[in-house]
Amino acid sequence: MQLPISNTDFKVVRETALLGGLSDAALRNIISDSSAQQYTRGQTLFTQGDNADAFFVVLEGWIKVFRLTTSGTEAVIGIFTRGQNFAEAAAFTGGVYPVSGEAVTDSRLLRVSARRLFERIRESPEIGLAMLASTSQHLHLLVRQIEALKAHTGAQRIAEFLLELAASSNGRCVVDLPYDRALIAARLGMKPESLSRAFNRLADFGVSIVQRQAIIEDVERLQDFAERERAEIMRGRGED
Amino acid sequence: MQLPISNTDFKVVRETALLGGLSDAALRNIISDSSAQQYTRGQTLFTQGDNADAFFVVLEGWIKVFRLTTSGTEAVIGIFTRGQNFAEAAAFTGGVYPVSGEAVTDSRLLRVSARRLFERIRESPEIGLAMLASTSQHLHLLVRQIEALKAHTGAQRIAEFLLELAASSNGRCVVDLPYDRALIAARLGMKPESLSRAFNRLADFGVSIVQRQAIIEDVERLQDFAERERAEIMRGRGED
DNA sequence: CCGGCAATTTGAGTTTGGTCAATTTGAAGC
DNA sequence: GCTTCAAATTGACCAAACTCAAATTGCCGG
Repeated sequence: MQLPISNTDFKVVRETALLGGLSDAALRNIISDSSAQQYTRGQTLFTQGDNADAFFVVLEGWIKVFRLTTSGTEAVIGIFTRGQNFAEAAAFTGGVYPVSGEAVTDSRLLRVSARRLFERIRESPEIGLAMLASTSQHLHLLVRQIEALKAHTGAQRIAEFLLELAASSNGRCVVDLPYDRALIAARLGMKPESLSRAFNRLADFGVSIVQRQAIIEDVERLQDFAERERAEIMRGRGED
Repeated sequence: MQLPISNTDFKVVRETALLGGLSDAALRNIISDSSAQQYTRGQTLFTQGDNADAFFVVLEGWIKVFRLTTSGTEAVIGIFTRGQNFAEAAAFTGGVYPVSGEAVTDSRLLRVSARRLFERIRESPEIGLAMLASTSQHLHLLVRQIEALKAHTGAQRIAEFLLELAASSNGRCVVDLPYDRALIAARLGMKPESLSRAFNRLADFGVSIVQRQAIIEDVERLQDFAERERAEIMRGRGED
């Protein structure tokens, strides 16, 4: 189902790393034959191995991108929401999508054919730079994820996740969990059971979870825990 | 210590994803004020947080890039060798290097100031495309690494590592370990002790390790093990 | 060949986190 | 309010992987 682009949508597009810095004329040309598409929860945007011919901007809702292993296991690579673009690197370099994309909630996305943007790169080097800036951001997020997987325990990774959602850098803070627990677990590289258990352990650091909210009593305290050396935690000194 | 660029070096530069597809004239202009630099084992190329002003091409040797966590732990993100470029994304988008770079062996690298390449992007869109292609490759490698960390056991990750080094896709194959065991372990997200132990377990899949070589008796058999579902391995059916 | 030292392996114990299954919770629909 | 069902939590058990330390191996230089 395709919907026209409203002014509200246009403003969201203006928030993206990829398209936000372009001139009005350039932007309107690039999205001139794009339109907002509705996806219901669970619907597939593209599948790993498909020809990569478009990238996406999230207007509303949540999208997960994941690798499907040979054995059929899903490894979540990233989760995107409103104001974020993704899949542009694969779309511009051609070939296939290295991941699959799926709507986690009912969503609305702008699907942008890469051909139009690709053609304009010849006349407008700023587009190449915008592409690189956006891809560089994604790269940085992946680097941070690898760091967390390699250097931190599951509970620490959850702490980092909550801290990123916290609006304040100190004091008490209430945070809304943006998507369901199974997906949070998958995003952080653990199973839902382990997520539940680690939530309980975070009580020792002033965190309580009530339905879709996390209450952090002392943001700095949680930050200290998140930044602790893993070895220190594993030899039983991780708790107050 | 700076050395001039030989014809041999020039050929190596021609192998890189970033510079390999450029015209001769463009390439010579870009590296006109670059020269090969010698780094001794353990020497730092750049430190996380430094201003990102150059990218690198490995002419000889091995380089690791890694994140330094707040607590001082090192998380290896990637390892590069001859014919590979790295750090270009950070260099072109400005800001700081998100990782540190260090020579793992005595090495020779071409250090390329990003300014020269940056200037030429205005006249030559192919440079923007080359940058994107190169960065996209790095993105893909990171995605694969996250997949392996989330969906596979340590022994499987080692199997994948060996299979990537194998020259043949079936039968018996002898593989040289390209760098020391501690670094292999760090690259694969485990400790050296665990690497040793997993090597022993891989004997059940026809792999033997002798000094700096791995002997794979049956590449396909090892491939089967690597691709198995993690849950299957963890419930004790991972062995023949 | 010998000695020194760094890298690696092995041993022992602990913790993290997975698998499997049962129970509980919460949301949605009637 | 009740029922249904999916999501989440909890329990029990097990193994992967970590920490720490000791033993072994291999490389390099004299």
